Amino acid sequence: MDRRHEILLGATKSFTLFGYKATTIEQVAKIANVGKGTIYTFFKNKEELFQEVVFHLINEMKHETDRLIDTNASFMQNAHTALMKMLQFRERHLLFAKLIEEETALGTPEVQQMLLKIESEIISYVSMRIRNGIAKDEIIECNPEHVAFLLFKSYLAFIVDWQLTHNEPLNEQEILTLFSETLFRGLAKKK
Amino acid sequence: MDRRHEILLGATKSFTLFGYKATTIEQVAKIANVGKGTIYTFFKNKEELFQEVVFHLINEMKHETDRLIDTNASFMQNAHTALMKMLQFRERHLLFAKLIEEETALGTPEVQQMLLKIESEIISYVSMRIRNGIAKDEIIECNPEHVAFLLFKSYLAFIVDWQLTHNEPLNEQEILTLFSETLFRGLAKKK
DNA sequence: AAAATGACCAGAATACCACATCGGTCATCC
DNA sequence: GGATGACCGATGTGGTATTCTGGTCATTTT
Repeated sequence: MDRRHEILLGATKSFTLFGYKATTIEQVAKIANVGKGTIYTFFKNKEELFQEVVFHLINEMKHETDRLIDTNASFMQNAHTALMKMLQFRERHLLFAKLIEEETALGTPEVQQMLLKIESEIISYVSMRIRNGIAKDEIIECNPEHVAFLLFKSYLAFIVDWQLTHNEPLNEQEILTLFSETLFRGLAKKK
Repeated sequence: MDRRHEILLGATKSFTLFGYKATTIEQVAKIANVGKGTIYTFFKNKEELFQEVVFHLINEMKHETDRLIDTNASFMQNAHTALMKMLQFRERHLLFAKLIEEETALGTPEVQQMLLKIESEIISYVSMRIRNGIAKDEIIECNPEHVAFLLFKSYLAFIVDWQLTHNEPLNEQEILTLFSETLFRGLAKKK
């Protein structure tokens, strides 16, 4: 029974359920079935534990996406597939959703910082993909960082903000169609 | 000397400078050079005064845009012009900027509600313009509300969020180029 | 001996209460 | 009769007493 792993699992569960601030180390210890002190033999402090949890999730997402990208397929197809994957894994983003909620509701500084870090991770990943697309002459010349920022914020707008003003969340197909028909379509190089 | 107008002017100034909560009725009375009680002969309460101020600004923006729209020009040209106008008038949005700041910092319920109202006003205006474009066969078939939402949120992302992660704000030309080359380009019907 | 544990501590967060401030009214004044 | 500001009740603020929580470490367990 890997104690370190148990702790990570428990921490993920607790952060997802209660957010950063409301998660106590004692809580995590209880979920992971270890003593409080044990946590500190594997992680320097609460913040480091938090970082490990988040980066684990981000890496999972990146690898998942990498696995799906088909170098032979067109940029539009790949973008479509990747976006679909992200949408299907909304559940797994529950942690991120909780963090965004905590950020807007309480403004916890550690969470704020972490969200910026997550944003920058994702944007630089997407930028890289866009730069690839440009190099392969599949998408128009553009500023990759700007476009990545636009894509990221648009995605968030539909996943997070939409619910705030509309009672029904947009379903995956609608979001996918919208992105494909406007953003991806605008980016694709006309041949 | 139009007392009602003086009050509106003073209120606009104060809300822009201090936000909703930090603006006191006495403050507004002082700026407008009237007695406190006088405000209540023209406005039912603080919230109504706030609404009048905001709707006055929204209507100004709508008329400004209407004036610029050229029914003979293409959708892309009009979108470009309208966006440029909005960008040039960032200063006038100072009130909106202040409200967004107050919303994220304090979460004042009246402000939150008002921002939702502003959002819905703008989105329904943009939706209308998009529906026009579709009817005139200038832009692709799409869900006007979804696209309007996307445009609005993207605009805000670059005006408000960009500064949070990048020290230099994006200049107008860059935003304009980005929108034209991706979103507007994607929406335009290929002929 | 090495790893795990939970009682313990200091500092941060919360709850509470006395007090000040502000939105809104209304008797008075011009 | 419209404008005014002293006044009122309710809401918000600041300062303090108390609780809670992250992190340590002497003791226990394996």
